Amino acid sequence: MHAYRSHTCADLDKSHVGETVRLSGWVHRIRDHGGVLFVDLRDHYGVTQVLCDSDSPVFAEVEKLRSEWCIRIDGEVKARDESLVNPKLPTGEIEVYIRDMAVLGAAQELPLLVFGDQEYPEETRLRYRYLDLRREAMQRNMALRSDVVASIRRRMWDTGFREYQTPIITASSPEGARDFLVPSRLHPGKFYALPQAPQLFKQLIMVSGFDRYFQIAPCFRDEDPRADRSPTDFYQLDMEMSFVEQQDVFDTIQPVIQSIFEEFGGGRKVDAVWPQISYADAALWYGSDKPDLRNPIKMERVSEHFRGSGFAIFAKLLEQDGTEIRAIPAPGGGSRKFCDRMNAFAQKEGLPGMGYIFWRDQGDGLEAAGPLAKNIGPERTEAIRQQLGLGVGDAAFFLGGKPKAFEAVAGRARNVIGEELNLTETDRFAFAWVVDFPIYERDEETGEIDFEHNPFSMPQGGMAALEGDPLEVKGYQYDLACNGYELVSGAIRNHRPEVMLKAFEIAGYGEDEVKKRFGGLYGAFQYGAPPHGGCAAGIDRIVMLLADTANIREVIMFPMNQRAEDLMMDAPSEPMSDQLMELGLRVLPREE
RNA sequence: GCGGUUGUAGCUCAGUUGGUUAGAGUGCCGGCCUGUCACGCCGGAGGUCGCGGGUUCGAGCCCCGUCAACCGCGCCA
Repeated sequence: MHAYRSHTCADLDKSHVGETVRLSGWVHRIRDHGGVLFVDLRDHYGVTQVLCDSDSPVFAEVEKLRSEWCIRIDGEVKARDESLVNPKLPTGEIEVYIRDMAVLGAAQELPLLVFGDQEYPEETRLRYRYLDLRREAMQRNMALRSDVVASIRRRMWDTGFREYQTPIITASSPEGARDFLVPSRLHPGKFYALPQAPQLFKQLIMVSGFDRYFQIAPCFRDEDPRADRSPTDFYQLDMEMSFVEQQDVFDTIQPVIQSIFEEFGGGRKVDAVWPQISYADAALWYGSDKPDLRNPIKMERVSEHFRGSGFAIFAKLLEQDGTEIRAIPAPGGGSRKFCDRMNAFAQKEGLPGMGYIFWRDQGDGLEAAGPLAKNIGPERTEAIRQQLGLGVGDAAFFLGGKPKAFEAVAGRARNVIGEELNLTETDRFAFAWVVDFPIYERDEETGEIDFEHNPFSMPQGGMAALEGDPLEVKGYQYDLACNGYELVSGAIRNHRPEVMLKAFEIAGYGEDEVKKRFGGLYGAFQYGAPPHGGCAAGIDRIVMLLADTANIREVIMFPMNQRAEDLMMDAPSEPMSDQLMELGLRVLPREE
C-alpha cells in the first residue's frame, strides 16, 4: 500500500464497495454524533465522507480531530443506504469506515475558515494565503489559470510560434513605467533592471531571424496597483512576428484569444467580430481607450445645438477654442430621480455637474423636461432628440469643455448609466481593436512633446509623416479592449534606424541619447532588420475575466497587497548590513 | 502624493438620540447525542471598540490628529 493514499478524495464510488482504501487529505468538516463521527475529508480533487463509531480502534483519536488537520486514514468503502446518499457529492454514494488514522499535520485555531463562502478582508487572506488558497473558489481559479496558460501555449505552438526565454536580470526596457533596479555586486554603483516587458529582446529575436516568437513572460513595473493591475509583477503572453502588417497581427492573435474565451468562458457569448475603432473615435464615443462594447451607449457631439443658445454656460464655453458639448444618450433613463442621481455622480467625480434632458409622455404627447430643455427652447431640444434617436422614457446627459478634461468622466458616466439601466449585457465577451494611437502627446505642464506610449512604434506614413505636426502623427499601434479592460497592447515596430532617430529627435532625444539608451536595438537595426510587429496579452486579466472577478488578486497565487507588500513573506524587508556592504550601498535616511 | 470607504471577540458583523454589565452568528473549550452531510441541544472562555488626544457628569457613538486596509485619482497600458 502506498504510504499516503490508494485513491484521491474524488475517486471512490459504488464500484469500490468492500475494498480497503487509504486516503489522505484535510479535515473539511466534522459532524460529531457522540457514538458516530462523520468527517468530510478533502483534497485537491474532491471530498469523501469518512466515518467511525466506537467499534473503530481509532475512535478516540478521530474524536480529537479539528478542521484543517491533515490526516491519512485507512478504511473500508461502504455503500450508503439509499436514503443516506448525498446527491451533492460526487462520492455521495459511498463512505469510508475508518479502521486506522494518522495525523500528518495538526492545525491551530484558524484565522479564516476554508469551508463555506464567508468573505474575509484581503489582508487576512493574503497573510494566510496558503489557507485562502485551500478554498474551493481559489483552487478553481488557480486551476483555471494553469489550464488557460497551457491552452495558450498549445495554440501558439500550433500557429507556428516557438517559445523562447529572455533575461530577467537585464537592462532597463523603457515602456514608460518605473523600473525595478537590481544592484550589481561585480560592478559597484551600477544596476541591472528587471524588464518591464521583453520588448527589446523580442525585437532582437526578430532581427535574428526567428520569425515567430512567443513567451509567457513575467513583466516588472514599479507602479501603484489597482484592482485590475498587479503591482510589482504580472504575466503577459508576449509575441512578435516578422514580415507582417498590423492586420496580420490581428488575424494571428484573434483566433488564439477568441478560442481561449470560448474554451474557458463557461458558455458565455464570445463575440467573433472585433471592430476596429480609432483612438479618436473611442474617446468620442466611449470616453475611453478601452471601451466596453457590451454597453450600447455611444456618445455624440452636440455642440451646434448649444452654440448661441439660451443655456449660457454651454454657449459661453463654446466661444473658447477647442471646446465641445457632448451628449450621453440614456435610453430608459427618463426620470428626474435617475437624472439627479447621475448629476450627483458627475459632481462626485469632480465636475460641476451634468446637464440633462429627459422625455416623458404628457397626455397629448412628448414633453422634454429638465432645466436644460427650458433654457435652449423646444426647437433645439427636439433637434437634439432627433440626432440622438431618443423618445419617451429616455434621457440624455450633457458635458462641455475641452474634451480631454471631461472625456474620462464621461466614459465612467457611460459605464454607470449602462449598468444602472441594465443596458450593458452580461455573460458576454465583447472585443474591440483600438487603433491609430497618436505617437506623441504634449505634456500639459511643460508644453513639451513626448512619446504617448513606448517609442518603438512605426509612425503611419513613415518619415514623411514625421516632417509634419507631431501631434497629428498616428502610429501602427493598437490595443485590444474586452469588456472595458485592456487585454492586449501592441504595435508594428519602427525598424528603420533613420526613422527611429527622427522619431526620437521630435521627442527631444538626440542621436547620442538613443545610442546610449537603446544602443543594442539601434545597433541591431544597422544589420538588416526585418519589418516586424506583435503584441502582448495580459494573462492575469484574461484569467480574471474568465473567472468573472473584478480583482486581479483573485487569480494570482501570491499577490502583493495595495502597498506592494507581501505580508506573508515579509517583503520588502531590510537587507543585512553585510549584503549592503558587499554591494557598496548605503541606505540614506528618508527626508520627511 | 491626493480623495472616498472601512476599522468593535480568532473570523464575519450588529450596536438606536452620547447613558448604567458592549451583543449576534461562526470558530474555540467542556458536556450530551449512532446517520449526519451548513447535524442538533446545553454550558463556558474569549474585547486596549485600530491608536493618541479632546469635548462631556458620562464616548464604541461627537470633535481633532494619527495608523492600517481596500477602492479610485495621479501614475501605469
